Amino acid sequence: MSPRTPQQYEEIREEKKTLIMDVALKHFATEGYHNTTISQIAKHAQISKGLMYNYFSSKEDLLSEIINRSTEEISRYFDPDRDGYLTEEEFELFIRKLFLILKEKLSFWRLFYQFLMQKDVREKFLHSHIGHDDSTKTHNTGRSNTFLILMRKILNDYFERKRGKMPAGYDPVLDMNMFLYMIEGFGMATVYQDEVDDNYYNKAINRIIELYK
Amino acid sequence: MSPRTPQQYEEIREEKKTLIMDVALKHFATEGYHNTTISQIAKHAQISKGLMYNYFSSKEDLLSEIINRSTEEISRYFDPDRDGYLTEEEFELFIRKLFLILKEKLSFWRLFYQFLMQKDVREKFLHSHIGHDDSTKTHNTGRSNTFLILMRKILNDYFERKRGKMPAGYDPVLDMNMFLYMIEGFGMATVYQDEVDDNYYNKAINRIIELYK
Amino acid sequence: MSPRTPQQYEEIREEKKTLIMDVALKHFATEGYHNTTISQIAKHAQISKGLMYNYFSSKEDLLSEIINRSTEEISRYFDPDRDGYLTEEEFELFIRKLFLILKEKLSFWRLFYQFLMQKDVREKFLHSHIGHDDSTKTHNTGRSNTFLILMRKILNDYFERKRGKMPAGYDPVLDMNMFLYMIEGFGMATVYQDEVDDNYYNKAINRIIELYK
Amino acid sequence: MSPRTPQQYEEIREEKKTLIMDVALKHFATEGYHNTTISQIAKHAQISKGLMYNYFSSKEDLLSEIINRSTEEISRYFDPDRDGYLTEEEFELFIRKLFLILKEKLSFWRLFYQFLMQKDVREKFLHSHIGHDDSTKTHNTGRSNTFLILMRKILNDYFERKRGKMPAGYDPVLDMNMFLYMIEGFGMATVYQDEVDDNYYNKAINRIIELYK
DNA sequence: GATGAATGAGTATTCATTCAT
DNA sequence: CATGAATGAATACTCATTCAT
Repeated sequence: MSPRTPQQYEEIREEKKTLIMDVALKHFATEGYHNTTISQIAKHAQISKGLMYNYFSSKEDLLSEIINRSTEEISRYFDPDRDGYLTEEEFELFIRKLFLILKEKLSFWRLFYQFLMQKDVREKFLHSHIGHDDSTKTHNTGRSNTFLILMRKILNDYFERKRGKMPAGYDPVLDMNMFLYMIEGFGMATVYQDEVDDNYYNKAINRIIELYK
Repeated sequence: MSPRTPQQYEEIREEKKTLIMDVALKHFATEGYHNTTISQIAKHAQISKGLMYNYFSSKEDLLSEIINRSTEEISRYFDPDRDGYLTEEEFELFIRKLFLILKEKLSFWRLFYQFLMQKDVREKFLHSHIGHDDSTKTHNTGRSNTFLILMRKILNDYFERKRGKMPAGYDPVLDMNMFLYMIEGFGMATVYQDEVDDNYYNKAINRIIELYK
Repeated sequence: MSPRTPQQYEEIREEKKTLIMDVALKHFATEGYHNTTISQIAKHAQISKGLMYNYFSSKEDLLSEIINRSTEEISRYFDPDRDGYLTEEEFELFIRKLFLILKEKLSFWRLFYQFLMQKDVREKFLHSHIGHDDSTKTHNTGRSNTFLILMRKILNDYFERKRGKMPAGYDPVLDMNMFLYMIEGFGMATVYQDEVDDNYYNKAINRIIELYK
Repeated sequence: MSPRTPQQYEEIREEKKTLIMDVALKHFATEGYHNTTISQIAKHAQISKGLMYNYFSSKEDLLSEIINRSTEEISRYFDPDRDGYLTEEEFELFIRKLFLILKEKLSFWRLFYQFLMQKDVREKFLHSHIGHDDSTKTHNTGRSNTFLILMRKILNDYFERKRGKMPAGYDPVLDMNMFLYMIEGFGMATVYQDEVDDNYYNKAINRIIELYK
């Protein structure tokens, strides 16, 4: 009889929002952003079309929020202690987790690859902020950084540090890029297969570590 | 003004068709398939919308024909003498040409990567026939073969033959896949950059040859 | 904390209702009826949308009540003693008050002029009853009378009485209409100006009195 | 068999455009802009909804074009020789034509009064240009002028010139404004009546001329 | 009484496709 | 062959209204 408490409302909102984003991501990833209609999302989330707009101001806003949430989650994998420094152990750990990360966020990565090629949407990804605004302990320079740029920066440092152990003429930037090509190719292959063979991919992972750790 | 011969007509037809496909591909690649309208294509090809439908039965048909034509062209680069056998020289040549191929068919590759992630459209690519239907000289086994499958088959043979020169424990399939990951990653990176640095990419090419020839 | 008496409840109800109507009128007048949403009104009145429907059965009902309340208030200015008779002094007083009335009820008049041109809504204005339904002391003839019709009737009498003082050929109906045109034009001008110059409008008022008293 | 000539197409376009604008104006005027749907307009113009957008980029654009067309037409009545100078004869002629103008463009004037009260739309009216860009014979100062502003300027001159014939203390600006109030009131009354009595309005017209010529 | 999540009918707009000329 | 006016189904989005709590 008495109205719901603000906490109850907040809970409902959070749950529904997550539900919508999950359903939408799945559709965006498999059918493509433009091929997915709000009606489809609403139907599969078992809500009305109108409700969508109670939580997201537009289809594009929905996409933005999905991207932001996902990049945030993923950046946590990559630099867990958020110090912007990658040790050899963290590097290996990251590669080993890679397959898991890809499988777990399969839909997101499909979306990611899809959009990488489309100029307008690519911007959204590259400018999705990571890190919390209230964070006071990061090594961030203060200006807003982004997922991909941060990742590249950290790797740059990592490969630069490898130089000492390598023969003269070692080109850290080239090596990093070869590594990134392989990672991206591996990611793409993993992500666009309908079924994945864990055993095989572990062999590939080991090989990547062998080559680039 | 003598009336045109049937051959001339056919030629004009073919030219117009090519023009439309070129314009369409450019738009599909830069703005995306769904963001490109038939009106845009018609306007930029300087023909009427109606005429478009004289050459292609639908927008999707237009896309299909573009994909078919492009995969055909590309498969010629890869296996120029169409004997399904890749020598070491051909392998190196292909890698060296890769960058060129990517730059030359930039629009196509952007489209390719865009669609790779979308289930329904991926089918189109994977099942796009190579060779002409009236061709009696291809190595096709009778069942329809495809660009990507053929490429994989030929590479498979190639890496298998490398086994002799490699230490025991060499895994040709793994090696081929690592190579493919790198190629795909390299391709993606090349294709989605707005501006490309020839010098840099040549270094990368050399490194790939060094690693996988 | 003794429980509130029924009278207190009624008072609170009445206050809320007035608050909602005030907020709504302001929005209707400035943004237009159709551009104003129930959500906006609720937010600015600091109540929930649901509560709105506790006081008014629909958006249209809200509008109706606003119109009724306003015309009632305004008719009180025009015929303060409600005897349906306009003396020369009352006439001048009304004109002199006119500017004040317009400024005070600016929002209402803007709404009024907005709707005057729309057939369906005009009906609402023309048929908005004046006087309370339970009133037994009005001069109403039994059939429902309205603001504008009453005003016209009273003015009719007034101008008719002027005939004695005027030269032969004086046409009271024409004179009344000319007066009404001027009043309506003056009202419109006053109401749709963003800023009003009191001095100027007083000169205009004096001129109107000079011409039509 | 052969396609239509460009002229034929142009003709079709002009006819349809006019048809749509006429139907739309009628609806906007009687039901209001926001109450009129594109579907209604399409249905009454006996065309598909889609075709509307072949001629007008949006509902708002349709409105804009209607306003521009109408103000252009009307400004021709007011200053027929486009010299920005109003003689006594032209003044009387304009007043005499006023009733005709109002009746002929009834729908437009209803729209005009409706929007005068709505801030956002009022802008559209006030900024609708008059005069042709290619005109080299007008007294226009070169910068774009507008219907209402021009009208006021011309009247200002006219009433200023009257000063000579009037007793000392004559206030031309006040007189002009009183005139405008009356005109606007007269216009409004004429326009919002469902049926108009020609005889009566002629009497009113004569009176206005008597008072303000 | 009071809340705001939820609904769904309605609205402007887009665009592949058709077809009379 | 060629044209572009015309169609209509589909789509994103809005908002008055309802209702469980």
